Amino acid sequence: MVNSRMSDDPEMEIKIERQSLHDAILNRLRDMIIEGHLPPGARLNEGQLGARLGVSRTPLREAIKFLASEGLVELIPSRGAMVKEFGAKEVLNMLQVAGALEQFAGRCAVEVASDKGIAAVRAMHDEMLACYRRGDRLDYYKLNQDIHTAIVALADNDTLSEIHARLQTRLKRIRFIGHEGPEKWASAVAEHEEMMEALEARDADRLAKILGEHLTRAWERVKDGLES
Amino acid sequence: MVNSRMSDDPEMEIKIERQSLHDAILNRLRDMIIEGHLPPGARLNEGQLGARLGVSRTPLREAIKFLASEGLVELIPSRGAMVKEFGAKEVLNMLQVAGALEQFAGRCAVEVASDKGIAAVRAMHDEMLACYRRGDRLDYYKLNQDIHTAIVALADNDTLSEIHARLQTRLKRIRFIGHEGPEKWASAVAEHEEMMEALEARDADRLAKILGEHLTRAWERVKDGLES
DNA sequence: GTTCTGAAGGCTGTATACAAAATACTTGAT
DNA sequence: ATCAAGTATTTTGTATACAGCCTTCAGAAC
Repeated sequence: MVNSRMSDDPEMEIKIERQSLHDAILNRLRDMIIEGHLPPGARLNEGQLGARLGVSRTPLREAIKFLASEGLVELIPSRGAMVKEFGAKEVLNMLQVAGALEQFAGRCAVEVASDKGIAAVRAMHDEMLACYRRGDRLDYYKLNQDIHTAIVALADNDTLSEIHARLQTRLKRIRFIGHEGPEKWASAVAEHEEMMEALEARDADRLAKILGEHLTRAWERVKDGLES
Repeated sequence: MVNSRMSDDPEMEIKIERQSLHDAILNRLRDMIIEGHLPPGARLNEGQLGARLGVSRTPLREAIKFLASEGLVELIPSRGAMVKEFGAKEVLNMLQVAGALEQFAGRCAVEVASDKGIAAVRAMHDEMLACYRRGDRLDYYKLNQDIHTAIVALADNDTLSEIHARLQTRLKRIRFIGHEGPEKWASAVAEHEEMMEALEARDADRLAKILGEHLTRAWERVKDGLES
């Protein structure tokens, strides 16, 4: 009965695909939050959302609980769930922790990573450079994230990767806002280049230094676009 | 009738008991897992558990999803949930990440912590020493965890505290097994003493060094009690 | 005796139903 | 007209119902 009318919203619900539905709802919700389709502070109305996704409240609530533990939504007793809002301080904190984690990852990576693994990161880096040159911001941005994730993965530490990924997810939503000017973009690319050199030279100190600076710069790039 | 001031203080929670049932189930499950009442690898039968806790499957499943995102249980599609098992490598990885986080926390703490905050940690440390001297392992252990949590809290970084707490929770279950010999216990106490001195001297490098070593030692203490 | 097959039972995944709480709305009083 | 109080409606929280999948056990064929 719910599916008979899909004229509700401009957003076409392409019917949840046949993967464990559970994960499908989860990914769908995550994307909605990250892309700002569900804005920070918005209450998650279970009835509405369920109708929109074509599922009942039960699996939806389970997904919300999962996201709550992930830190993307906030549970308010007897009052449902809200998309969590991040203030300037919290964003700074997240970037600092992400920086510390990446530094640690970098130090591990230069010790345990295979040459092949490093080469793979270099390949991503080159591809990212291509995006930069042709002004493809979206793909550049995606590859940027992938590179950071890949460097962390080189450390061969699942716990580290998981925690880092969780932080990245939260930060993704923020950086969606961060409009960087052309000159800042150029410096970010330069930092990445230096990062790659340090990684290939397996220079732990230099890599850690760059990674730290890179995250510090990231903060300077986005801090003006935040209230509170 | 009621002389209630509307204290807007968010932390008005009177410890335990009156929790939103949701949190009650959650904490209950967490404790069961940490204390080994639900052993690693055990399947969580929703019917049984629900009957045991006196709740229906619906809120129970929500709590399980929450714990899954926390990393304590593992979801297997169409097959329910299992208590997650941690192999030796995963434990090592968690300890390494915890170490990196505490080092970062320590460096922040010596810069931003108030003297009062540091004094509070010292007080906990002294109390812990008292437990050590009278051989009170259980309270010693609890204070030990609290001290590490407190040091992290001194960094005044909520994200850091949250992530660290999550790791601590997972590790708690492991350390429940770790029987330390008397001589190892003594060295652990000595490390804590040095840690306190570095903190009070606000010596970032020294504190970071000790914290790193402390976690390395922790690994050496528990690694023999792990299979796989 | 072993292995394949199939039916029975149990468990999970999802939907629906119902009660309690919260929000919104209307009505009445100052 | 503003504010308060009470009612109505919406929404959350929990329980129950039901369908589909997985597991297991029994029986038959080799």
